[in-house]
Amino acid sequence: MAKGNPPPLTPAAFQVLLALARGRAHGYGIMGFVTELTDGSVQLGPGTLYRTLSRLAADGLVEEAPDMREDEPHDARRRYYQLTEQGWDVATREARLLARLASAAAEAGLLDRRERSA
Amino acid sequence: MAKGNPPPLTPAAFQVLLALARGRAHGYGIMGFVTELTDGSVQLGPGTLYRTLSRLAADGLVEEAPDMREDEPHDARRRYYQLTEQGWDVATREARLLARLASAAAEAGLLDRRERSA
DNA sequence: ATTCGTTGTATCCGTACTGGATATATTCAG
DNA sequence: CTGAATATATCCAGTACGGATACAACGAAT
Repeated sequence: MAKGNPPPLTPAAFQVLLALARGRAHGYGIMGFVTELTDGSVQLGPGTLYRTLSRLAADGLVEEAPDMREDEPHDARRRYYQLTEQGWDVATREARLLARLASAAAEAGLLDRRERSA
Repeated sequence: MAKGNPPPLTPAAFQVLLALARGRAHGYGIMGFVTELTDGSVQLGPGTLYRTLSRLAADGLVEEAPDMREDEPHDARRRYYQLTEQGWDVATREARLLARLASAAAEAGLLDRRERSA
């Protein structure tokens, strides 16, 4: 059972949620995080990123976080975001699905294969 | 290093490759497999499925497989597909990325969370 | 303090992906 | 033979995506 999927959650949206699961961050930082994590194989353009953030905020999955931090020099341009409770729930569901797919891929022998470079 | 990504591979395309990694299958069967594997949280409509199959075939990632099987009653409507060498390579790359994301999600504590039902 | 390159956010536009509806052909059961 | 289910294929509207563009604020250097 368990079949509910209120907001279908696009690939880009999950990348953002995953980035925010590690802690509050601002848009530009999220871009860099995604690029690093995926070794550049996934890159969010500014268009996708900010549009996705707006939508996630409108859907109540993320919210703007107060900027106050003493270890960082304060930058008026930055807008920090963090996950809401609902955001955690949705991200968790998606992460489980992801883990399941990865597991299925492993069972199919996809991970042991030595791929050609080009 | 390692940053090459010739065909970006859409979400639906990966689902198809994953299904075919388990063995040859026909379109309708792939639909069912994806639905079952994901408990219905991912469903490929016919439009998406057949269009994706065509594109994958055109890109040389999958190829039509001969229908001959003695344990199945032969159905002239069915068209079976299987992964090509290149298809295995691409699927492997994507599976590794997926595993990496799942791992990152786990590190962020996303998997331990007890989510609310609705 | 003014200039300049960088950082950071935001919007626009063309392209591509998606899901659902529709159409058609084949198989199977009665 | 007839009708329901299976299976493939195409069309269409809605949406997501990536890159380009624009602009504001910061930091360093003069």
